Amino acid sequence: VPELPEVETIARDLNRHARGRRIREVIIHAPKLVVPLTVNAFQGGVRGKTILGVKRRGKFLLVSLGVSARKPTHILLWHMRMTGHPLFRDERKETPEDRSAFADSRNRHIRLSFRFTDGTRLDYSDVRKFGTLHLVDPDHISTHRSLVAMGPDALDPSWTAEKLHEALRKRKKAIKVALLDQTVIAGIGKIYADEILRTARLHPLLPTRRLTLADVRRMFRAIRTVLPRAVRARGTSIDDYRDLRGRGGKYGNVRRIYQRTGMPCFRCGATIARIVVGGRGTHVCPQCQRHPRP
DNA sequence: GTCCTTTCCTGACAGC
DNA sequence: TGCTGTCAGGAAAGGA
Repeated sequence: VPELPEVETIARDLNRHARGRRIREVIIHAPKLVVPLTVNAFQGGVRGKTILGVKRRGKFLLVSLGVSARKPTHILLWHMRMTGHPLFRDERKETPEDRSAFADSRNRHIRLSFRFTDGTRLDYSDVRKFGTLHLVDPDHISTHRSLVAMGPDALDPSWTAEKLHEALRKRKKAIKVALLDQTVIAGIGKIYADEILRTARLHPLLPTRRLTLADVRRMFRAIRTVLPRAVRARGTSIDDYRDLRGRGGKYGNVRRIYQRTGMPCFRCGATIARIVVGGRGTHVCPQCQRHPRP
């Protein structure tokens, strides 16, 4: 699941490997990925364009496309949802290790492929085909439906614990549901929500309005600890996520609670439980994450 | 406006 | 063995 650390890793790697390359053609095997555009309209929009640069907002990739290096003509607004990840391939330079990584089952569901003029390509693997690729006019990108309601990025330097406290005070939802709500905070998904709440010692079912400013400050610090650490580890690959070369990130090796059901808590030794919060599987230490009192 | 439910899709897995 | 049914979930859409 590409969350902030995974999308950040992809954006950085794309700037290194794909920036400056010109798209000769895009091959689309799953037409629904580019809805509302038709396959022809999408192909016409990207054909001949050069990748000028890649940014991240929340879990979205923003790929600037243009004919000259100056002003983009289109922004490719790309969301990978559950199982999507791009793979950069240069078959002339691939080692046997590279080829074995690309042969991994997680990397073999190619739904779309950007072919560059120099013979390299960017494949997009997405088992469940939930991903979306929208072509947006650069002048309208900030008012695009997917971005206009988006809350502050979880790593936005101007965002503070006090602002988060204010946003949470008026809501009634469980804190884990709020962490996953991209209009409250952008970039967090199920893996890092569980890791953050464990680090902050908060129970996922706590209603947000019951959090004190001290609770929110602790959670804010956890966000600013866990996410950068996961960026440095190049993400988590317990599920489908792989990097541009088809390889896994290392945060799964140092995670504290996600997918550790039945195993002992690293802090208190109690058995990690799995509960359901807002319809999503959730990992919690019943002893050291404070349980909401009725 | 917030909150809740449904939809999309495939692979993994349980049960018979 | 081979079939059938269930489950997982990010975000958007539609309804309360």
